[in-house]
Amino acid sequence: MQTLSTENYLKAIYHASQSASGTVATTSIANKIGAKPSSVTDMFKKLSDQKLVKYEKYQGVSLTSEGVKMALRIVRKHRLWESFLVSNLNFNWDEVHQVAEQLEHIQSEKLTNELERFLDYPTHDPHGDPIPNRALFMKSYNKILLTELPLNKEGVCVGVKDNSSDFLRYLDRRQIGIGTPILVLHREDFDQSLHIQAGNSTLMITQKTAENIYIKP
Amino acid sequence: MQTLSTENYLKAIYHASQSASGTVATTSIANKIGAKPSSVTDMFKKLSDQKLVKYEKYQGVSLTSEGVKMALRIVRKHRLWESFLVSNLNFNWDEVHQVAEQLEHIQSEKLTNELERFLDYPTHDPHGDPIPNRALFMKSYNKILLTELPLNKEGVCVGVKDNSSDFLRYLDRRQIGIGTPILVLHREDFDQSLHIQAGNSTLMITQKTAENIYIKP
DNA sequence: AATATATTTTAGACTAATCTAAATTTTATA
DNA sequence: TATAAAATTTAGATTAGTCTAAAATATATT
Repeated sequence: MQTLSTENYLKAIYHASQSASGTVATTSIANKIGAKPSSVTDMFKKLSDQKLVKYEKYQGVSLTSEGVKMALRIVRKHRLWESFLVSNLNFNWDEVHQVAEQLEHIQSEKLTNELERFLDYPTHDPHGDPIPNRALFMKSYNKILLTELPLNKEGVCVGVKDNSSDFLRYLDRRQIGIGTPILVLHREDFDQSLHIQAGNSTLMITQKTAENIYIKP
Repeated sequence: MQTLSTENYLKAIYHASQSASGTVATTSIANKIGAKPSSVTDMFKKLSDQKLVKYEKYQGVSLTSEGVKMALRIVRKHRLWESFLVSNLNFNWDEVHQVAEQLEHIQSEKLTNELERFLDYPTHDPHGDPIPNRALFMKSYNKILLTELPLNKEGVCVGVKDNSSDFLRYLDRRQIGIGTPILVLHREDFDQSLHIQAGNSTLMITQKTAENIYIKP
């Protein structure tokens, strides 16, 4: 049985190893968790004792297969709860994260599995991230960043990289969301900004915005 | 902002002061919480510093009005979640308590209020206990124990005193639940056991059972 | 390659919540 | 009412998770 704190570390390590490959550095976890590097070192040792991570002094950590399982169980709950909040409790996609951070720690297999059934076995959460199924397996479509979508090739927004409230509300105002059809009309060489058609409207977005939107071509 | 532990103490004190009137004793809380009396004393001091209880050495505690509010907020969440688990997630009424004990600590007013709306503003949980509304007000019907129901007077089961899994499953097997019409056919003087009609079937129940069933006459 | 900088770890301390054992106070009983 | 028993509190220790400051190691730069 894990504590709240160890669960948060496992999840942070999992997410960190998704983006960067190889081992995960002490400081990167410290930043994610909001703790000092010395505290992180302590926790790495604890997780290592429990065989949830592979840890070598000064070399960072990587999750063992048991650690990955544990992390995926938390990710599964997090994403199921986010889906529930949006589908049934009138939450907007920018409001769910903080609450799901709490709900993901509730321990009850029956609860998780029944929630999944209640939601009719969703495969993706409100941000387009894949939801691990009961066997902890998840399938993500092959997606690209909007910056990589060729000119005049039709694509659909299937996710976002930045989950911050600011970014999500910005997309709301531009009427861009999961499922919105997107076409790149023009790419400005000067600053890499894009003229796009999103749904019915045409608009301009910066490179920074484009590299936080996932597209299925 | 309270910790998990202080929330559990507040709830325990609230429930204890419901049954017994006057102040609540250290040992009674120790038993409920599953902690040593010395730990309870420490916590009483902390809660007293926060003005959530009135505490005098060797004299037990009572909740302040702020303490009552805090306790009711937790009770509200607990009972809403129990309702959700039974109504939507296929939980039986004997399975909900343990999970609700975790869910009651989730902090999000929006979540609580939206859950209440989703459930269509339920007034009672699956065990017949009243659910405080958003203003923390709850109305319980005037109910009596089954032991007090006069012979041949029609009543309805509206709640249970003992919430243990064992008792609830026993009632399931006897097909007694919230809403079941009950009639006392005979009261045995020897051991106070009752012959009752519950729904369509007649059956015998012990005094101990009868004094854990609430009836609206 | 030597040195400076950044990262990571160690050592020792702190807080919240708990415990045990001993001391104190209250309550019950003879 | 004096004494025994029960309840409660105090004192001091423990554990998990955190911190700061100093030491050790790795990485980058000249």
